[in-house]
Amino acid sequence: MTAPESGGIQAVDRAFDIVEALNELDGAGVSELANYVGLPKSTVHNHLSTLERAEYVVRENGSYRTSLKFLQISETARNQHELYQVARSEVDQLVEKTGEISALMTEEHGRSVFIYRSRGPEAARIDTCIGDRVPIHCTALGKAILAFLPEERRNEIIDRHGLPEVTRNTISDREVLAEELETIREEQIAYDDEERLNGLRSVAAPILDGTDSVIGSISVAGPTHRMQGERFNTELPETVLGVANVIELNIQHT
Amino acid sequence: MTAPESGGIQAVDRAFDIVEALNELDGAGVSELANYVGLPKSTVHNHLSTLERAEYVVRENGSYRTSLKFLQISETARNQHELYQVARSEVDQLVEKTGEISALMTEEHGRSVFIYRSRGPEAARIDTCIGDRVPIHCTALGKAILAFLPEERRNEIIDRHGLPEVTRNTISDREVLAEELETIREEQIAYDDEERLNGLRSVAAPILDGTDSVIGSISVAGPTHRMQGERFNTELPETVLGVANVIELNIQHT
DNA sequence: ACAAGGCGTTCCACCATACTGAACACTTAT
DNA sequence: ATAAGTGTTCAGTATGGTGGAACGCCTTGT
Repeated sequence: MTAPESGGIQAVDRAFDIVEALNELDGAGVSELANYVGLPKSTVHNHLSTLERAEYVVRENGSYRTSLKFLQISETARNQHELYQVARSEVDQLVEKTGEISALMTEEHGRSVFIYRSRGPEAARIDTCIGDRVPIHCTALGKAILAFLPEERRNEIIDRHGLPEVTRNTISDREVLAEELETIREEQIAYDDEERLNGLRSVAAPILDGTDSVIGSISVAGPTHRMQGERFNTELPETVLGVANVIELNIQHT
Repeated sequence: MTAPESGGIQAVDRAFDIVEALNELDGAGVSELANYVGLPKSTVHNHLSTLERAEYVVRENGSYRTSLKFLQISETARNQHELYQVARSEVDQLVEKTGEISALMTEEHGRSVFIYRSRGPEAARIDTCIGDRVPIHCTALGKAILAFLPEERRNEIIDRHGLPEVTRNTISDREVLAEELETIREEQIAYDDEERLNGLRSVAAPILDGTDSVIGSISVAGPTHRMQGERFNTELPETVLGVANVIELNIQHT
């Protein structure tokens, strides 16, 4: 549904629109798709044939689906992030230490992207999945990144995406956010108090590379009733910060 | 590098060629890419701009990379496979029971695709990754699938991809393969005796749906010295077969 | 059984548009 | 300073993507 924004190569834009539509519809036939993306059947058919020949799409019993070739692409794309390679096992350890959810995040095109996630058997079951893209201002992970981005880039992102109110606690005021980012820079720790999901609190720390620019962030998240007092304000922040530092060290001599 | 096969929409084929090239080069600049795919700089630039606008490509410090949007696509694509949803936890359990590597495979465009993989702390460290596509005749997982495909489709696949000799043990004779597939059908178990990787043996079972058509396979793999005698010929096959049956049952009432 | 509507597919003519090559800034190396 | 590399822009041309209509097939309803 990113249709209206044009300006590039039409055929390519349309191809990706079709891929996305296929995913949103959980697989579909030509007519259904054509109707969904608002293009003539023949055009859609032409695209599907091309995508199938290139093995990015599979047809099974009369219905088209996106293929697992995307899995291949995404795995190599993910492995190109040094952050993923280094921090993955640290996230797992964080889960063992805390029993909660831990996640790794990076920023792309002004939005937060979950690059890896792990959770203990007793941890909360939240909806977020790897690869999901969420507004950057409403998570601890996002704010940790935002705080350490160069100012111009930070403004650019906020201008482009705004500060939509996701829950009642979401910070949607620019001034308030600026202040909070200031404290995050001081403490190297960001909090999320049900700002994206009701009932979910989290603690995150930024991860900086050798040149002091943010390349991502790491967090621990859990249900509000377990995230309180000493644990929420002192213990978890210290643990997360420690792990973040370990990751930073590992990254610098690689 | 799938360039020569044409016949579809040129712009789309080229866009995906560029995406694949970006992955193979671990990120690249316009000129390097143009040279690699054999197209004029301006054309490549045009494609990259389009892909970046659509957020499938990211540029950072003068170099282009494939973005994690592919992660988003592939995650939903993978979740559309009922096999993945159901069998994932069974693979994990198989790892706990055996301490070896366990994997889940499906077939796409005549090749084997690893859909999920897990391994114990003491298990062999092999190169195969999720999303990888390998010839279908040289793994236990692939043969388990191949054996239960309709005959016409089986021939079609062999005609298209041949039977390349990957290791000294790979079955590259059509007759021999046909016989082995016959026994696989009888026993519901397939073996791989260093047919894809030297030193690696594995045992796999097909997974059939309600209508008796294969939708994938599941395996246990380990270093040859640990995969021998009773364990290799009786214990592991029984375990794998048991798990496969559990998965089949779970799939049928979903 | 036959019609009616659904589907995916094929065809072809037209004109939008993707491609190209050259010229343009710009940074980095010599 | 010069040169060689980079990414970017531009405009003309012919390529080839587009989309309407027609086709054949299978399913549905009566």
